[in-house]
Amino acid sequence: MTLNLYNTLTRKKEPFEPLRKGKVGMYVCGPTVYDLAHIGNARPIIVFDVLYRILIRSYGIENVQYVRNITDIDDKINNAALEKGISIDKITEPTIEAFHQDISELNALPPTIEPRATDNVSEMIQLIQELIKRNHAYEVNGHVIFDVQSDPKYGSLSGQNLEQILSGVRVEVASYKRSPADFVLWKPSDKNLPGWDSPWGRGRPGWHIECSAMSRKHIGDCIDIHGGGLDLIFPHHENERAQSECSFPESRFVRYWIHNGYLTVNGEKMSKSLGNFVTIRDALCNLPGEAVRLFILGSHYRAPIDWNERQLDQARSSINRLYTSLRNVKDLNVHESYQIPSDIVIDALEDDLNTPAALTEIYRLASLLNKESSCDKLERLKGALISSAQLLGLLDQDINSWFLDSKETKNISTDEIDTLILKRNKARKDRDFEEADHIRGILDEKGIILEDSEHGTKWRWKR
RNA sequence: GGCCAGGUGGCAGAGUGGUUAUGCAGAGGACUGCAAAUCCUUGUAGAUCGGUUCGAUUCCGAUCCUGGCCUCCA
Repeated sequence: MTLNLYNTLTRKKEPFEPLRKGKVGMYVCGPTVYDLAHIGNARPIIVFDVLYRILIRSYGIENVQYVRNITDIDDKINNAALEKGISIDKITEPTIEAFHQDISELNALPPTIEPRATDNVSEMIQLIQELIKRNHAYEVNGHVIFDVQSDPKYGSLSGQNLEQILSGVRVEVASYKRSPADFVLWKPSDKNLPGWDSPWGRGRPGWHIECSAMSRKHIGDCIDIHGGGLDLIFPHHENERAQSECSFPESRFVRYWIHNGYLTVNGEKMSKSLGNFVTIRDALCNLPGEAVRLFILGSHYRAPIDWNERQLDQARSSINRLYTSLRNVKDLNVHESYQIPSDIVIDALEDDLNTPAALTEIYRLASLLNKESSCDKLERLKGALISSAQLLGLLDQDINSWFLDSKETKNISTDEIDTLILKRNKARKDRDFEEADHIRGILDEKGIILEDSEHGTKWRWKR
């Protein structure tokens, strides 16, 4: 089977074919770095990481250009900097660093390139000049505005025509705009705000232009896959499409538009005013990164998904189950020829990233692994399980560290644990089960689970 | 008002015109001094009303309901 993807532009699942045979260019909208990333930001990171992994598998990592930008010019950043009386890089640098830390715990592969808006202002200016030259933009009072009426295709991505968009306008419209739907490409900066010299005076770019400029610079005039959250369809991606295609009408801007669904928290939209804003960092305090990942991948990427305790407990139990089945074969070496993912997992993922169906097969492999006794079959199953899970970015950790490392400050050392286990086993030998159970109780309170077997007693942390 | 998604068992969540999804939780059993883990058994769901069909959770229509977008947003 070949990769099929649901294209927002056509509202249909389509077989994926890149423009240039054997080469793929994918652009995903990355974070605006004014604050810690939240779990809603984590969803596209994880979803497009899985897409990246299956593209790498088919095309080779050297043939997939995965661009994920960092937007480090933005009025939210400016406001935060003004409020604290510091320069914007004092806001953006630590935020970028935190973002990288957070998503590495989610086991997301680094993109091929991660361009920053601040490094691409001249490209944006060039693009704006091109739009003015082609009569798609006009200058007023130091602003440069995109003229939506000059673009007959405006609205085609979000499935609306200009009339429908205008009927929905509910924000006060700046008087210098020709049409209420016109949007800003460039705006002037006063001396308190960061600014760049331009043909229109010192100023800064509008919201959408950075993605048009950076995708063109790093992929080209036509990008194969453009991804992001559902809420970016309008206006962000609609405007990007308009800018890119109007400045270079010889090419379609994007072949496949892919959008992930929303994430709610306890059934409600996440927002600062509701106080239900969950950062990735908060989430990782009491949940392993892979449990977050499993939670996200447990639903189809286009379906809505709700963040709540019960769901997270389920994800935690499920990931533990998978690691547990690997623990039983942790010393078994898998020959390279067995390190191949299951066809069922590949087919599921290639069918518009059906991660729940892929997980079903992964659970089945784990279950077979638990039951199997023949060494050769165990080796095949272990190879298939790990290779399949790695397409989803799961089961990537060392088995011992999964069960024996703890993020929390340990209130007991491994030596103490071993001593207690020795003591308990002596008690068991003497059939002093009261003492044995007492010791089990002590360790249980410290968050340690003991497992007796004919090969001795093993311990692990509750996770 | 316009546009777009959905409504599946206790929870989460897929595929599918006719046979067990799967995971978590629950119940019973095996194993164990007790546990844990694992294995076995178990649940008979598809918003409502029509239609098509030998047969519909799956196709079609209507109704009801929920969520999202309509220039802050992943």
